Amino acid sequence: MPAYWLMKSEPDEFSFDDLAACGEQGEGWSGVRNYQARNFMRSMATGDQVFFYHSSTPIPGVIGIAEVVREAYPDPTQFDPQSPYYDERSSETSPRWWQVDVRFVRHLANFVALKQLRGQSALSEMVLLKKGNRLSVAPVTPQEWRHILELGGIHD
DNA sequence: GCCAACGTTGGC
DNA sequence: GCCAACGTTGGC
Repeated sequence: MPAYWLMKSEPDEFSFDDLAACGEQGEGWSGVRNYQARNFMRSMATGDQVFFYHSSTPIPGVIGIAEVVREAYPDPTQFDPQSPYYDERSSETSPRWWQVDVRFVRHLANFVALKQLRGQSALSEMVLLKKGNRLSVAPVTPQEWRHILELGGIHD
């Protein structure tokens, strides 16, 4: 059984449509520089399901579903001095940062805004909604997943 | 642009 | 190991 996650991206940087344009092979989720988020990515398995969340945008919220297609491997941007994500403390033999590959699965029928999520008592314990949460990669429980699917107009 | 909340760094 | 200073995230 797959696990469920939520991953944030600023649409100005990398939007859900950008992911859709990457096709079947998906895209590496590079640039995560937070240990807790990194650890969550390292625990992901192929086939895990992901809510794609748009952050730092006029109406933040969940826009669609993605899927893990490659399990954690070293984030190449940490070795690239030209990259904004370069980390001089990392080395090829001892990488500090990891990424997974994810691919587009489908849009939600309805965008589910953060404001709407906050109004749901069923989601009161969601990691995303916890006070001061800044995690760009967070776990979602199966119950939370189903609830948000309903809000998103997906009835499998 | 503001700022609360949080993670990280580094001096001690 | 403590904790002040600093940087970042991200909603508003």
